Amino acid sequence: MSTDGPVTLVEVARAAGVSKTTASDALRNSGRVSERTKELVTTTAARLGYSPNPSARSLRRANTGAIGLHLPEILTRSEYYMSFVFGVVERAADMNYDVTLITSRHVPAGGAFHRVDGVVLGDPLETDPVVRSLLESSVPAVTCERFTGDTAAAGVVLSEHGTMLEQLLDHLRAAGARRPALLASSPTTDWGTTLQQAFRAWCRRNGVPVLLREMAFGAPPDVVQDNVRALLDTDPRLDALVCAPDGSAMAALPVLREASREVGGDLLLAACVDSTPLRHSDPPITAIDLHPRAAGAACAQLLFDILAGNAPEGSVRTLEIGLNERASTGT
Amino acid sequence: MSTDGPVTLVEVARAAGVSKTTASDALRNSGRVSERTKELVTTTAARLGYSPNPSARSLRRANTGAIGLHLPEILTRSEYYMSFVFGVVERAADMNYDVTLITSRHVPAGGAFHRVDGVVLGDPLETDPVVRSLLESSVPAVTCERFTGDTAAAGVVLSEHGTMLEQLLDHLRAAGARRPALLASSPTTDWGTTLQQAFRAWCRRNGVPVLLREMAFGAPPDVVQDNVRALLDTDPRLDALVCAPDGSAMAALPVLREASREVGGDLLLAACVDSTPLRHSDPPITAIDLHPRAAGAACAQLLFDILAGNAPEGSVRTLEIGLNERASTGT
DNA sequence: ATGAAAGCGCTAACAC
DNA sequence: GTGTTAGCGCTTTCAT
Repeated sequence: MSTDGPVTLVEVARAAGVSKTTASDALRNSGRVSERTKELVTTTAARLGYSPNPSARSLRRANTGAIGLHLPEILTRSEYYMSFVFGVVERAADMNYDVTLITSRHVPAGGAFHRVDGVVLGDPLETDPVVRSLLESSVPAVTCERFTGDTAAAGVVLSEHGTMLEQLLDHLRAAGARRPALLASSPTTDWGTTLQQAFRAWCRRNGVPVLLREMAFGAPPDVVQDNVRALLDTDPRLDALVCAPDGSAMAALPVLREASREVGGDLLLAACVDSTPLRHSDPPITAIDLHPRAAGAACAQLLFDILAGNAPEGSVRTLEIGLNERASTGT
Repeated sequence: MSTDGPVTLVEVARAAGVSKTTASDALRNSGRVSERTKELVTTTAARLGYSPNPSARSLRRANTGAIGLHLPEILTRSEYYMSFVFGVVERAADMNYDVTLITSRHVPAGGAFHRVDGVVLGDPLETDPVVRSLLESSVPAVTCERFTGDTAAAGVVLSEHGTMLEQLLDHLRAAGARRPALLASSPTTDWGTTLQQAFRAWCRRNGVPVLLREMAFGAPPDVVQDNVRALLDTDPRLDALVCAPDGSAMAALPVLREASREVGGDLLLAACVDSTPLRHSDPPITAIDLHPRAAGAACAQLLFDILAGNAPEGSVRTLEIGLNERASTGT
């Protein structure tokens, strides 16, 4: 009975006593076959345990049924990216697409490329060679945040980080802070650049000195802590600290305690990327909510729209972000 | 010059003045072609921007060059799983394999299945229908931790969680704790079951009552907190708390403070899943280190070994785990 | 309403 | 050392 290997369409067709074509049409509801034969084919297919070969289908249809997803390797541990990933995956699943993870390790050295119809790039680093090769390849790419290099993506999903940071700074000022500092992220991403610019602009506008220290993406906690110490040393009157890199606010906490600063009291603390630990910290820490899951879903959606021709190449979509005010900025 | 669509092998062959086969062999270093023509083909391929069609290759070779990865949907936000994922992806990339994420949303309703040569299942929940269908499908599956249902996987990677929990409890006892409690995870995974059993066994052996509250996988923080309160109410002499579910130790912290318990002093606190926030908490919290990245890599490796016939079906491999002792258990 | 045949792009036998 | 041929399993004209 059982030959080797999986059941193919021909075998189903033979067993049902119809042609390849009819079997194919019956299984795909093409509306060509009679109700009776469709029924027949469907049941025999089920009986034999048939399942179509995706490679053959892809070859014929000239699409793969999968999209690629690339994230900056260094900071892949963060809750933000995890949520982002699942936003993409869920949206893709709804469209019956698979999602293939692409690492910086997998450089297609002249060899085969990935089996994807398009790619989503989360926070594309200008310095990442895989990002470059993906953007230069023929498959459409959607980036979350702008790519700071010269290559253009087919689509971009972005948020108004600058506006939101200024809103946060206004909030700190309203809560009494006069000397805010920014623990910034390096300008290798659009997000990093935008935050720095917005901060400088706000400081100029409010006539306060620019207290800023910049850190590489994915810097370890002790580097964060050194930078916080440096900021505290630079200006003892510092009375508010905004931490951009994901995780840096939590890492800063012990240093602030060491320096006998009371978070939420004589020092206001806020983060630019919200996460669970911030919510449960003592005191809970104010943070910008980037809606990562929605961001992932929006990127996937834009990519599908472009693939389907429902959105022009070069589309830009904006995603709402929010501010979660907590006790660390005086409630 | 440029027709439409991507460059194919025939076009390269024609341009180089050789046959399809020779072109194919040259590009794959099959060792059949002369050094000279290989050079020729390689350069023309590069000039034309040729890149092989993965679907065609898959169809011909009868493999897909990708493995699937499934995780329990509810707790996908955790750092543990993120690291696990990248362990899998990196190992796969080293073997020139892609990794496709499979969600619980994507149920193959009689239709096409995923384009993968095998799957890795992280903590397979007995109740997850996708896990079941994956295990029952024809592609080999490797699980991280045993599947508690009746279907057998082709391979299993597991750690000695029971032994490690007992070691942790001994550590707490040595630090002076006499009434330890376990905030347990529901026995829907092997991990959850093993921890509960080990705890009960240890309590019996040490002649202390079993203080235990069980929680569903992925329970939200307020449920965690209710359970911690319940434990504190049950036995006021409780002097050590071990939190199993990822993130529950951090969520427990504010409740313990409310109850005026001093973590690391009159109450020792430990977690069964280490993560960054635990390291930076005040005080830092002792935790079991599950080496998630290594676990992911080990699962991928076992799967590749099985696919290549280098490991028998039914292989079981053990992964070392560790204990990170911190101030929350009295240093 | 159904079949027959062509072919997606590639690799593996089998020639020479 | 290189070319010719035959498919992998599927979808899609084009005929009945």
